[in-house]
Amino acid sequence: MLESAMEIPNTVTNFNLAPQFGQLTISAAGPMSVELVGTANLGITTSALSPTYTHISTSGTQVNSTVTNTAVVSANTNNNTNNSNNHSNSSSSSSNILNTGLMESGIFPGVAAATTTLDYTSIDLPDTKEGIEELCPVCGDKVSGYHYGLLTCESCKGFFKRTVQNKKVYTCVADRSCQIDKTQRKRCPYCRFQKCLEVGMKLEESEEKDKLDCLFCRHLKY
DNA sequence: TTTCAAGGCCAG
DNA sequence: CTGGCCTTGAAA
Repeated sequence: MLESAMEIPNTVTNFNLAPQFGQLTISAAGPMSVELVGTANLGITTSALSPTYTHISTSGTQVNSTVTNTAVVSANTNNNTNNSNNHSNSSSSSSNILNTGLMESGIFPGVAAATTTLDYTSIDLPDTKEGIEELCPVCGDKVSGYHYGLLTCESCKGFFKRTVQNKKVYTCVADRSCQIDKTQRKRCPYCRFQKCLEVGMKLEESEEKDKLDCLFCRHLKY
């Protein structure tokens, strides 16, 4: 169950839960800060200082993070299911989160608080590429298979390959916390490669690993 | 023979 | 430089 008890200030303009992908997206009018509470089973967390916060759980069963001053998001597994949200009228007590009626999305002007409880246990999350499509842990695009140790999309696979093969060293023109998603992944190769490393992309051979580590170290110097 | 990840190719 | 598609080679 994904449970998000949210203190949503009136700066929040959009709140969207897509639990079938284990994905939570919150968009605000201004910057918000994001702090991870737990790391187990976390896929990606992006845009700590940008107006959009996206969190993707690769497992879909465990998500723990705190969006400081904005929301508290937690997840655990149990069989209880309910859904309420003071965004307008509370959602019904339908028991299936795949019901699109429970996919909360919309404008929250002046909303002080909202609570949404979602049940992951009612979903047969696929452990293969069949059924519900997995999302790339780097950019959220559709995965094309296992690449360099984990399920990633074709573009991030190619990007990682080019970076390592050509020993590329990038620099970030911002503060090294650029949001990496499908539409913005081209903007900052530095942060994209950082994310590739963070989510666990790696080469098989130890020799290549050493090269990668060196590359990583070089990145850290910038 | 089939599957699949790594690497190559190339148009945009 | 990017990313979609193709080829290759190893493993089952």
